[in-house]
Amino acid sequence: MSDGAGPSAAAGRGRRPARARGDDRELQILATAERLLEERPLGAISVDDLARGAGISRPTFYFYFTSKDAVLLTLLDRVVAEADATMSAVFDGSPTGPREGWQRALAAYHETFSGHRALTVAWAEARSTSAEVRALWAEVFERWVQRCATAIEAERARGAAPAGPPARDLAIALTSMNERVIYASLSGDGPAIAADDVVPVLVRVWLTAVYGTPPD
Amino acid sequence: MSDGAGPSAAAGRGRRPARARGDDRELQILATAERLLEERPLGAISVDDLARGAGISRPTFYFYFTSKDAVLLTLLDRVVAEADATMSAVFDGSPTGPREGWQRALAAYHETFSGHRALTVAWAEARSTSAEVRALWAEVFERWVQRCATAIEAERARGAAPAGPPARDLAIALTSMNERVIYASLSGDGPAIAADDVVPVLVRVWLTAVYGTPPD
DNA sequence: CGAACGAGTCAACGGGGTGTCGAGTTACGG
DNA sequence: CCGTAACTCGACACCCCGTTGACTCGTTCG
Repeated sequence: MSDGAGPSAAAGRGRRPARARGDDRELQILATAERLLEERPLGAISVDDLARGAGISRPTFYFYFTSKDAVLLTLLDRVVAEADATMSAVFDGSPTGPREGWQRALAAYHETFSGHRALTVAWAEARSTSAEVRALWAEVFERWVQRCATAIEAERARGAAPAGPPARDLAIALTSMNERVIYASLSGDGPAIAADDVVPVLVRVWLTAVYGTPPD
Repeated sequence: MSDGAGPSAAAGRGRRPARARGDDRELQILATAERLLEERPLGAISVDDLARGAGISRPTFYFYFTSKDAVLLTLLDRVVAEADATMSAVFDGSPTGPREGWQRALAAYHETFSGHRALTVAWAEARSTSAEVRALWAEVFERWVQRCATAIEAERARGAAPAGPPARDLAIALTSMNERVIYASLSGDGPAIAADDVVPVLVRVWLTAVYGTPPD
């Protein structure tokens, strides 16, 4: 389904069949979106803003993307790919002990999204209005849940973790916590954990939830 | 600040100074909003829909509320008041053991929002677009966090819970989990925990996070 | 009783956003 | 040098928002 690897390799999101010199334009639109998102929320950015930012008129924008959401979706594809890559690297890395594995995974998760603050906040906003954004996130979320559930089951089978609720349910709850906590710390509204304390706190909750006893 | 007790006691949200026979209209608008939210998302409901549903024209709507968000805010005030009341009742109730206390609090929290599914989902959507909704939620969230943090500190002081991250940070993380998990189970998109399993799973995570060892 | 006042009502307007259509304008391969 | 496909935009139709100004009541009070 998703193969968003190279810059504009995610064909199908835009409208144009294939190659042309106007790839520049496409990139300019994406860059403009990223730039504008740094200064105002998604809802305050119009298609016209994106078009003018890229030096084209509004109708021309529609030649490259079907809507404002499509632009965001393309941007998100990149971050998702990055997050998946980082996560895979972590899961494959040498497990110097199971507990440290969780720590590294959470830190990677946190770092990926912190590195794209504006985009993360925009994505959350768009989730309310775009079914496609919802679907993309559901897909990503599901992948993480499955990975975590598998890991939890492995720890239980190995005797390292006690029995408890279905591993999948636990994974959903904990991943949900990650999502909300990190979003809050990035968005700035409402009570949030200080950026530097996010990972330690999350690690603590994950470890106790999975293994029972608090870490040494 | 907030005193939303009776039906339209939350004065200040609407525009009209005070009483008049047109209180009917105001209630009709609120009822229409609640009804329409059962069938479509907030974003798909226009001011005109609300006005027509209440038997008035669009301009007249503005005589009663300053915006669509104001209607939602009034609706939310009720639920918040209900949630606070339920929560207070739980915290004051006879503590048949600390662990059962948490269980009851989480069940109450869950029940309150499940009882207003459409509204809960709409509120989450509005949070992206309305600063007032964000502020209201931040206020409510903060209240819960403080209660929980206090309870955690009490358990630690009593020697029943081990040391760990700052109680406030722990409370934020766990309350965030509640919010996201319950929202997911109500909204229907993305992976979610089955409605009946939500409370048990949350209880488990809370207990291990606070006390370390899993429950008997 | 009949002015006067305030609650309640809405047609009409101005402004901003969206998405589309059709008529251009390049630019390059034959 | 010509056709075809990439690319561009003026103009249109539509939807929604929030406001204005005038109009209709009912009540109250001189």
